[in-house]
Amino acid sequence: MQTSYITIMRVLVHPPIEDVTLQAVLYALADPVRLAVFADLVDAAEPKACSIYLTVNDAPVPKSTLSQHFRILREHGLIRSERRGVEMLSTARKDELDAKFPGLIDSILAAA
Amino acid sequence: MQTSYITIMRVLVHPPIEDVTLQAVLYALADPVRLAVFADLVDAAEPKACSIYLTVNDAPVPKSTLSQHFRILREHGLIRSERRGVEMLSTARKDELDAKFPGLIDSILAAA
DNA sequence: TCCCTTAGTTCATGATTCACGAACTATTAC
DNA sequence: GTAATAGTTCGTGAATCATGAACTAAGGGA
Repeated sequence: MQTSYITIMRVLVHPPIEDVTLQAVLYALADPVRLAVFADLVDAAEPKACSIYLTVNDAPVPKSTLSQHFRILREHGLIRSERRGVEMLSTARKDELDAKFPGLIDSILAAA
Repeated sequence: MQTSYITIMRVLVHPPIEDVTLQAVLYALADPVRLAVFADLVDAAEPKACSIYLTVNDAPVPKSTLSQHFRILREHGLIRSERRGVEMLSTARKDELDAKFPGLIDSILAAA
């Protein structure tokens, strides 16, 4: 049943890099699914749709859960997402993160 | 009132470094109190008692909360604790962590 | 136009985790 | 023995998390 109040898909929130904190980065990447997604996006040459991560490490990830993981990554400053047609294409904000936290992302990805 | 079953303060759990995962490190340090404590222990020349962290970043930390934070740090492999008299003295496992995750701890501490 | 399909989001809720006061254990000193 | 200090465990209310169901958003026909 349709609810009586207005529901709108919110516009995407992308914090400016100066608002991204170390705590936020560590929190966002402390989850294995989010780390796997972020690592893959860093390696990717092109923006990727999130639906390709419906299985991660051979385990299925429910799409509502995956959507929440992408929101966490986005709103904590790790990725940038943009709607392209029916898809949401995301990229890692690697350059910005590297400038703000030298060596951090690389050492995390090396350890992963 | 005293409970009828036996309550014992458990012996301290210290995972071997090969069982320490990147996820565990990121999770443990994603909390600002734990990060501040760990950073201070890394800098410390000598083992420190946890009671000195009852205020962190000018904010009071309840001692039961602080005790839980130390347990998390210990059981995730970030610190080593030992009872010395009435105190618990803790040290950061920096060398072991550096060997297993090159550059990780330094880049986190540099960003903090 | 309307309907269908695909992609992703939001909502509701049950489960899990978290914070912290109270009560406790552990050790030392007297 | 008692008292004091340091830290742990327990209980519980609060906050967060995971996920299915229902939804929005856009594109592609007929």
